[in-house]
Amino acid sequence: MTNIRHALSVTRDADFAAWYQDVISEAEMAEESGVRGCMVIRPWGYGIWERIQKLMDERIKAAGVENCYFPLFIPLSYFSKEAEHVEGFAKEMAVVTHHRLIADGKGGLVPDPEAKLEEPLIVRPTSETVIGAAMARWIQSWRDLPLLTNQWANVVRWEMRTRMFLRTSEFLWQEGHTAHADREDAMVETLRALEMYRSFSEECLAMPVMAGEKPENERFPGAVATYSIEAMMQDGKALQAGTSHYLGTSFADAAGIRYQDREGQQALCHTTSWGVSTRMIGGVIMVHGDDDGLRVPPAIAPHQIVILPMLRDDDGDAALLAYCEELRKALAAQSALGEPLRVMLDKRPGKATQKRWAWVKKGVPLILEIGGRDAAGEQVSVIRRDRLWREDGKVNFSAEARDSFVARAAAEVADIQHSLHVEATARRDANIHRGVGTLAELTEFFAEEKRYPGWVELNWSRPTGDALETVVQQLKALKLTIRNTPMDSAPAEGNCVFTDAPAVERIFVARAY
RNA sequence: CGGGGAGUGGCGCAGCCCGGUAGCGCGUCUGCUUUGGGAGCAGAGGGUCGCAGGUUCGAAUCCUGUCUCCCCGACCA
Repeated sequence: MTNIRHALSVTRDADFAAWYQDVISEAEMAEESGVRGCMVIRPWGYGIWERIQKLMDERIKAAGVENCYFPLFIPLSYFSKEAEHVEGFAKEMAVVTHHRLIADGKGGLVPDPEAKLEEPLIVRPTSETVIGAAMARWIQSWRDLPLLTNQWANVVRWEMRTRMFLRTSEFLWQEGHTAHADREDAMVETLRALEMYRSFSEECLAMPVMAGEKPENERFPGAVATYSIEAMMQDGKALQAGTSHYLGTSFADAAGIRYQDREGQQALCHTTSWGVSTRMIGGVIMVHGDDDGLRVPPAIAPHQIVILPMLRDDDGDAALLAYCEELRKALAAQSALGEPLRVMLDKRPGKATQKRWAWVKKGVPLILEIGGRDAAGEQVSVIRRDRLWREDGKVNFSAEARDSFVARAAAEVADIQHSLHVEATARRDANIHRGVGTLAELTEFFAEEKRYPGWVELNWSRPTGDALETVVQQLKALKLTIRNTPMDSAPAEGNCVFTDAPAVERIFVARAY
């Protein structure tokens, strides 16, 4: 439709990176803070995060995991106990070295040299070490296991290049940390968390993902095995949207997490950790957003329905508002997706048309514009965000009897959730390519610049060590990374694309955020 | 952290090369008209030009430093 006047000034097709930032800005989700790599999360963005928190927290608790809170600061000595862990994080750490400021004599303030800390504190980039120290105190006996904890927190990683929601210096997340008697029990928990993330992503975010194991070179520092869920963005790139790690006994060894088993012997615990972050919001934007802004899946929408009275600043307004308030109550009494409908009556002064475009950009699933004629005729005018435009390029209003709409509103909301998932899944599946058998074919496939053709699923022999490093470098030359080996990876037929040895499994290869 | 670009009313930009009263569009406010689908006309308000030094009679403009953002790279649970 060439005659559509979209709500955003940049289209996905013209400049995906600029479009992404425009959505965040125009939907008033977040903005710059003036602090390098850190963002201010505005009410609409934070409201979406609160929905994610609520739904994820229910699932975490349902698995018997209890919430705790651990300190923001971690003594450097805690952190240095696990060598690989240090290696992986040392380069991106914020460090606290002083506890007082003094005047510098030029009107400014500097750290007081007299107030230098005996031992520097790091601002947590993740909490394995400090939680491990607590676990060592809490666990004495096999009766104390498994120990299942989680915390909702902020963490800091001093990333070189940041992008709102996708990679910020400070971000919000949950981190689950568990300790188990043996490998088997820890692996069950690792995979339970992975499945929790997979189903959450599909059901709540309407975001299809591939759950699988990361290759050796992409493992969390110190982990024995790392699993991820990977989502495909509309530009064909992959986004790691959640991870779950089996940590073996190395963190337990470093922190002294031991228990006395049934035979009276001391044994090391097997630990896990798993997390999802505000990065998920970036994924939602790039999976569901369109040229008119965000489209929020109803399950995580702060408001699922917004009612916009067409106020005219005259005597008729009171009656119109009364009609809208009655409508709001009737809708809020319904339930969709297992919860009461979240309905907002936008009474702010201003033209309904202007407010409409603001809500379109925020991606509210259903917008009801109610004028005097609707009120008089017991009608509603409905805009469904995921079907915004008509064939003729006009906004797709549909008028309907009030009672009829109220009766089916919950089903409509659920249908939007379903529709977004179907649309995203179809796009993802259409952009996963199979049948690439050689490195030359892979090179050819990704030859085009800027917009990416999606992911390639290919056979490989699961090389390790130097052989894996060679593969990683070959892929790097094509700006590609191995995303994961899908959980349902059937034994692959044929040979490895890289080593020509017999293939043992399949992997996804893609450009990634 | 390397290369490139940028920071000027709420937002988007021009002005800078070649120093001399800080401008435009959108939005905001007021009034009138209009208004069932992103209104029109008229008027008004709003800016220590990212920050700190320097050069100069005079700096948005020239010089130095610094902070922040964007793009490419390196890095990246």
